[in-house]
Amino acid sequence: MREDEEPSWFARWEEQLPAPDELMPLSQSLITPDLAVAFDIQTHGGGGGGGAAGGGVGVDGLGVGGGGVGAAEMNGGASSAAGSSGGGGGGGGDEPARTLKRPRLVWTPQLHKRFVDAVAHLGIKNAVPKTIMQLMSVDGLTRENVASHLQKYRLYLKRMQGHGSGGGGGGGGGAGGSHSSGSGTDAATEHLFATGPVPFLPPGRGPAGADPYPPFAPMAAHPAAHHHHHHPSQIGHFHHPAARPLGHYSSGPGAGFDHGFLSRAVAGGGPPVGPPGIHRMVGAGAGMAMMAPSSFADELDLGSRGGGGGGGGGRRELTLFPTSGDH
DNA sequence: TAATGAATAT
DNA sequence: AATATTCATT
Repeated sequence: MREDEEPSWFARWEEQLPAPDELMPLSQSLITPDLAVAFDIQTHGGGGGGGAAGGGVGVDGLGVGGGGVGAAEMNGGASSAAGSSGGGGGGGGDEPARTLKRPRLVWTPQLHKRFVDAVAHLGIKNAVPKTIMQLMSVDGLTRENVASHLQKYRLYLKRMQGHGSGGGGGGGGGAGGSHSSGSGTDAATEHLFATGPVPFLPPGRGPAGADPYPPFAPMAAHPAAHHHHHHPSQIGHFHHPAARPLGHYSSGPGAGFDHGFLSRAVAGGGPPVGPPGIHRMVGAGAGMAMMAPSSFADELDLGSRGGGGGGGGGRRELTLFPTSGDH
């Protein structure tokens, strides 16, 4: 009717736009964040804004059973899950669950520690992915996971050797767990790796030397150490608190959901609040800062950092950490 | 074959 | 940058 009477109605079209909060509800994901995590899918980041979303995301039940948690870890990792585009609501679907890829493994300091210890005890020569994987006894950890990490670790070692000095405290000192109380381990973390004695420096090490390490693997494949006849198919009975399987799930590609205690990372808009048992850290350290092959002395005591959430954001990573419960 | 290590891809 | 995945050897 009288639309044409206003020649510049389009000049104010913005004013007729709905308020941001009015359409906010639409950006609410169709699924809850934790559900998304459970299925290893990425939620569309809508979250920003006003956000009521959140609410009580309760992912508890993962490990943290009873009070006292308290360990946070920094990591860096991104994620990219395979988005199953598609969609369709109802019907169609092409077997998505079958095509799900496992989330990228996040090597937490704890996991890495397991790794380093295992490698240290095996020696470079015997430290092959399969063996390492078995020694670590982390359920859900695949050989490829270890292989990839091992590759990076080797590069790190090589790099360090090539640089000549550096080897850190080297053989002597040993102990000394200097826990930097408070904070300041952020930047320092980058060099933290340099302060650790590399357990194995090939040249000059006899095969039957004294192991500078506590018995990490009781029945490892040590040719010249303890010889218990055990079949190689059953490596993994740990008596050490720090050396026991982190998760107790039987995971597997095709064996249901394997959200064991392996840390996975998800990207995208995350819940604005941190549910009990989960710490989220932003930004993370870079590099192999955690590649510090120290002894069992240091346990989990990472400095927590308040992430500010405000502004802008960026890629937040959600990391569930295994709460062994023991310590 | 299956495993490993390096290169390559995401 | 950190992991995953592919690829050539063994």
